[in-house]
Amino acid sequence: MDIKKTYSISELAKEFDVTTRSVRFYEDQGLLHPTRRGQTRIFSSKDRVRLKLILRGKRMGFSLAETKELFDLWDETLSGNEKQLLLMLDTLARKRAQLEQQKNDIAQAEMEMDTAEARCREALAELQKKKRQQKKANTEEPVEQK
Amino acid sequence: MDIKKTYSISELAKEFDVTTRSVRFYEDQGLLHPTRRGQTRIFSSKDRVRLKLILRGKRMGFSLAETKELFDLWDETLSGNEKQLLLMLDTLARKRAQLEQQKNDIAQAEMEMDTAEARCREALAELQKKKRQQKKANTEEPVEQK
DNA sequence: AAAATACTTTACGTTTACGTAAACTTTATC
DNA sequence: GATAAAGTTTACGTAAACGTAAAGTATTTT
Repeated sequence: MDIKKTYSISELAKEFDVTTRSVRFYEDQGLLHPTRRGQTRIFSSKDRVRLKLILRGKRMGFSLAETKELFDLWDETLSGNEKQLLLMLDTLARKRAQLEQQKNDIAQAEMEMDTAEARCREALAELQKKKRQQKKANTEEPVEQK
Repeated sequence: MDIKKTYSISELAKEFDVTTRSVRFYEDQGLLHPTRRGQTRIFSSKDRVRLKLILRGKRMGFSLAETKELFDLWDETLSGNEKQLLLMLDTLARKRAQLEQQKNDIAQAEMEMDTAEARCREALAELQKKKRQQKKANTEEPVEQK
């Protein structure tokens, strides 16, 4: 149950912060299927959902082609023949494996960022200490003025 | 403490399942810094680690340019001036936010894959049921032979 | 009705991340 | 010492994902 039934190209572009060029490109590549009123594109809430999925896919490092494959596969799956259903299950399994890999990668990256941050903070603390010592030295033995 | 001290280009390529072309490209882009013996590249274990990081970055959707920025930043950070250290901390924070977004994306995707899989299995179960009914009908009322 | 705004198609340009081929040198093997 | 194997540079080619400009149409606002 979405708020609205149809959207213009600029509405969608604004909402998801992409250019209209991109939206048209996604249609061109067969990822979106707006209807037309005259020449003008009219996007359904299904298109809106798909755009959201496209962008999430991109953030996850999926190509448009990969995302399109999933869309097409899902559409065919809905038609309901057994072979398609099994193929879909298989694809889902492979995607899950991919996500597992990504989660591992992220976990690794986070750990390394932890140690990197720790080193930074240590180095900063060292610098601060030196600064304080410098200051102290200055007060104890004032600098000569010219 | 790595196993070996130096590596040839093909050793690295084989280990990480990339082409030598890619490795040379990464060097060209300033991501790797092998030394030379004559013309031949000699990669250190530091290069090896970096190659691993490059590839993980790719899986996580990072461009080579982004990864190079991090490498360069880290190298400068080691030199230890305060501004660099603070810049590094800032960058780390931004990367963390990025990883959070990715984790959310992955979690969402997993949920949707759960429901997609459930639907598939339901549809399959439906098909199986129909098949069984068909079979039963066949045994109760045998098919006419010509 | 004139002007501004939103939308359209067509088409060439750009960046990224390599692939691929050619022509050459160095090192290892028989 | 011939030949195969591994490495090198140079350079053109390519797919993906748009950017950008041109030139036209449709709609809305003043």
